[in-house]
Amino acid sequence: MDPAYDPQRVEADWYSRWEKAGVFRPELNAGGPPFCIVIPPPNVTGSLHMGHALDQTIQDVIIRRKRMQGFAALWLPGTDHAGIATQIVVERELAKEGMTREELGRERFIEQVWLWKARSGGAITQQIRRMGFSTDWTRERFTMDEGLSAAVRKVFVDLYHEDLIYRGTRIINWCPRDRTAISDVEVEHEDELGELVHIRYPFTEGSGGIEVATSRAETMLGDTGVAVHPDDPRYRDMIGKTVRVPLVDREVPIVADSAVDPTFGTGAVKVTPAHDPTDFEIGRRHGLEAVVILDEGGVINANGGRFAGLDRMDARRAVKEALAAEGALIKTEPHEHSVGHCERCHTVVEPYLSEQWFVRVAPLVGPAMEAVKRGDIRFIPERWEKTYFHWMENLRDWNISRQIWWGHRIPAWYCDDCGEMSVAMEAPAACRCGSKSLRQDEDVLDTWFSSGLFPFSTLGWPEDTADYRAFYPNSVLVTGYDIISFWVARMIQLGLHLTGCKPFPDVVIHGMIRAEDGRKMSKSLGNGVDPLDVVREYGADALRLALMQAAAPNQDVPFQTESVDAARRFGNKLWNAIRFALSHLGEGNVPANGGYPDRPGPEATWVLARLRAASDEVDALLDDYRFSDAFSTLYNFAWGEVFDWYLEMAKAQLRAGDEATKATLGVVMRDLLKLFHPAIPYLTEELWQHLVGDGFIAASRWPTPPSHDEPAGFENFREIVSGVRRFRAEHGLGPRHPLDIVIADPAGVMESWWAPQFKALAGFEPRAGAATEGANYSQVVSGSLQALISLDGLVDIGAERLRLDREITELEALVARTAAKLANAQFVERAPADIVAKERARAEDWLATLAKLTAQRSELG
RNA sequence: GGGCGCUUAGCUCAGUUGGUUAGAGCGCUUCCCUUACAAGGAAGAAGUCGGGGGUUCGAAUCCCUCAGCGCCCACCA
Repeated sequence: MDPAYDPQRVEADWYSRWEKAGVFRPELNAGGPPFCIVIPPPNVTGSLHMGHALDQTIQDVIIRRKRMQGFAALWLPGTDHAGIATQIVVERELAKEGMTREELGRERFIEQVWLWKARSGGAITQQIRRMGFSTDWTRERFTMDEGLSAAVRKVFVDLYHEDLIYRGTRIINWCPRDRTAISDVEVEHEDELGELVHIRYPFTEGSGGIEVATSRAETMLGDTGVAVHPDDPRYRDMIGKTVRVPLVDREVPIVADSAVDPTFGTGAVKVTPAHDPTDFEIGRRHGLEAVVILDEGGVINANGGRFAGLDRMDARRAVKEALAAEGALIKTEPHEHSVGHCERCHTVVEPYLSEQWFVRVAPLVGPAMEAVKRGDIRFIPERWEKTYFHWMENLRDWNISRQIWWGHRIPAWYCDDCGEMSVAMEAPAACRCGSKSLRQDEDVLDTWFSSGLFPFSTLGWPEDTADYRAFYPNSVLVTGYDIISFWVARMIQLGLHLTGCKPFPDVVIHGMIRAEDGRKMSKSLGNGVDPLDVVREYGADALRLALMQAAAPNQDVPFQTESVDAARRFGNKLWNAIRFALSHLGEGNVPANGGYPDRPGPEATWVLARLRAASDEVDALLDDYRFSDAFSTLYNFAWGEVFDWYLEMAKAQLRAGDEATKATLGVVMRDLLKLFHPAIPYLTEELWQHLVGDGFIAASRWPTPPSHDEPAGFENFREIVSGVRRFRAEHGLGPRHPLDIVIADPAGVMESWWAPQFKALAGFEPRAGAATEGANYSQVVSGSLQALISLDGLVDIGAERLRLDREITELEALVARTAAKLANAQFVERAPADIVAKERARAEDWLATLAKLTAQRSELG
């Protein structure tokens, strides 16, 4: 083995070997209880970003551990066709060749998208492989696969016949750039400083008029009414009168509607039913006409009269100028308001009256909320349930039709002759009227419609397949909080309704990876870090371990390259620890399982006890999805206890060829590799091959070390070693400077095993005995033990006095604190007995130490 | 306008039902190239846990309040 760890070499070919051996298939543990995670499908044309890296590392840690625990573990990979996003990408590619999709036509454009997918769709799956994620590629799915598409059509048809899907003309969110409707959750609201424009609408009869205020002046071109609150005394007399809309010269009524807030603006609102949701409702209540003034690209249409042809933003300026020229513009004032933007392209969206398909959500919401309230489905951390409930409670019908070409085309056909609509799985041969002139609906479904079926459509549903029976419901869903509303809530709604069963019991929500500056990683800000770049520099294992240690349960975490570097250094440390073990054990001499020594010596007992404690803790933490705590615990155990203490203690015995120590070293290192394997699969696999050389660690059994009590006196030993090292450091004595030290162990807590270890770890050979009265010595006290370091000819007595004084002062403060606590009758009375007992024991301990130190201090003069 | 969250060492963050002297990584200081590892080892400095008030024998932890920051939701034009 090389003396240094080289991630690129280690990570070169394990993945294909695992894959070839079928390690990632649930059949590996046929007969074991099923365990399943479906991947949140990334955009098929996208590439892996840091968020994926975190999300998927969590899933891989879960699935690899379950696999090692004997579950028939399935992590099902897949990709999403990502309707609008993908279409935009392909349109951009076409634009480079000077083409538009319209020129190409629907059929040929879709061909182009499939070609694009074939070319670039492999990128993301290659990246998933490079990260070492153990997905079962034999079960890979794509949301536009034949099977998944059939499921989509079936769901659409069934929901339509249950009246849960309907077609209707509503105000929806329209993106003029993408020229499609989008759903409520695809709109991002941002506060912007705009202006409130006050306009005067003159009465058609008599003098005077009414003043209205708007932030979108151009919409007045579509005004068909003015509304006031019915109880507003300012306007009560005007209700029923008519006013003339300037510029378009339309006569419209003043109506009374309680949706109007009398305290806002002038208390009178212009009503544009075709371009505002509230206005649409008001218009419907009062029979006002809806005049659409925008075309699909956000340009004023013929209804806008002389403003036709102007983009909406240009029209806003032009309308204001024209109003001012007519004397109808009263004033403009700055106005902060919230503006909706398209989540995909960030264009300002328009409320737009249009005929679309909707899912009626009311009947789905109840059961979906109940399942979480009952605890059938739980969010981890729990606080996300509030977000979920809040969103569910305010849910409006879901607009599922998109005016794009890439996606699942809506399975509805219209008869050219009689106008009848047929909704069916496949194109009907003829209309009921006998006509064969049928046209399929032009629209496609929202991408999230198919993603919403992912937990079961990927397993073969609606067919009753073996996979569906075994792996549905899934075992856990892992995702970021950003798509709770897009995806999680919809899977729960649709899953419950369609399969009659919750899609998963646990929803693990993690934070977002942010850029080093704390902001969102984004291409436009240029602060993004490509995980593959990090992998090339530090290795996938280092990135994975860093993400696992950093990922607090519910907090966003700034990505820091240094943490990856630290993880890589840990890899090097582990590499060398194994190299050390191999130098004594030779290659392939450690059993894959068991092999724990029957009658371990004290050092072995200690390390085995600690191993068991660490593995118990890691198990508990991983069961609770507390990855950061789990791997920090493991990291500290490995480095702080095994490498820093145990390996040092084992050296002397290994040199003496002690077989029991070899066995212990072997199993401890082996179990350490196993415990780390879910986080750093490549490195642990490589090292496993050297240490064990049997099968794959990826297919090995999760460790269950035997339990032992920690040997008495070990902590005392550790304290004395550290104390002597501190003594050396404080007095500028090198590690090998000879010291004359007597260990006084009146209670005999340390037996005799420690003697050679003091030599190994603290560089001195202790003499047993008692403190010599009157001698010049420094002491390290631990419990009833004392290490008495002779000062003869060694150090400056003055420095030692200062050192002692400092220690005594510190100790006195502690003693005073506990004494005060114990003197408090309330504390002794009310605190639990074990807490009080602990406090007493501590106080005694400190007092004894203090007595020894003060005695020594007085001897030093 | 509602809701949620954050504020702990120079930096980035842990700290689970209140209970040892509040932890880690990085950075910093001193010493050590000891035959697994200098990508390392040993020792150390460093925090009035955002401010104020309260509950309690006891508060970083629970409650109230103020300040600063961030996120989500929302049809006040």
